[in-house]
Amino acid sequence: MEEVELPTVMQALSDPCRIAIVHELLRADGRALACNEVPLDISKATRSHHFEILREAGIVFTKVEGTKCMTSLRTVELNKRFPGLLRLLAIDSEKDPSRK
Amino acid sequence: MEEVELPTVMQALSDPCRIAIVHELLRADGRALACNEVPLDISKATRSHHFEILREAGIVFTKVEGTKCMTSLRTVELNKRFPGLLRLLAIDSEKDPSRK
DNA sequence: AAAATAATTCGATCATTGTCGAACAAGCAA
DNA sequence: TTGCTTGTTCGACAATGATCGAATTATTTT
Repeated sequence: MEEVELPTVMQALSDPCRIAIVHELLRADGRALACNEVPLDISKATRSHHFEILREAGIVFTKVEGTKCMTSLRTVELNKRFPGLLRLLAIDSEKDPSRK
Repeated sequence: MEEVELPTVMQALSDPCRIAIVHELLRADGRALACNEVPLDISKATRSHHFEILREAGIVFTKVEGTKCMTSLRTVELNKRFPGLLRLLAIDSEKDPSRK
């Protein structure tokens, strides 16, 4: 499953909304989040789209629980396939002026 | 000059051609390369475009020497602003099946 | 059964991006 | 000066991508 290419991952992380999602997941520290737990000023449809992109890039995985879609970071796989990437995102997260 | 945002850098690195350029610069190990020293199956115009994107993202810088444009990686600045990014690209470079 | 919740799917629209050929500019070589 | 090399700039075009509202599915709650 982890034959995702670097351009795909970079592409997935080139959108501010998706970066924000990843930042939120980093802050959640392993805990899975439902889609609408991530504060974003976009419609449901667009939100769903962004999560799909992240899923296809192997950055997150999603487990359906009832009516919710619990999403978390694929930390282990990412660290193996792209070592340093999560740390890079975490550093950026600390600088993110929109975080609470 | 280094107030480049992460999405910009990610966007710049989301194209296979541009990844190839960076790989070539990594292989050059600090030595600056002219645009057409990087083997790519694209036109001059497109090539020029890709170098511009990399420049605007703060990933490379270019020094005009005669008729040539010598380009090299902004190693120091990148390591400071996005630590781990170059290593990530270097790891990917080793896996690149198109490298000689 | 009916309503509310959570998310996906479907078209549609509009902006961005990668690509090219042709024209142009600037330096170097004959 | 005349050309050659190296890049950039300029439309143009096709493909991709972000966005939305509305309709749909599936699950839980009332």
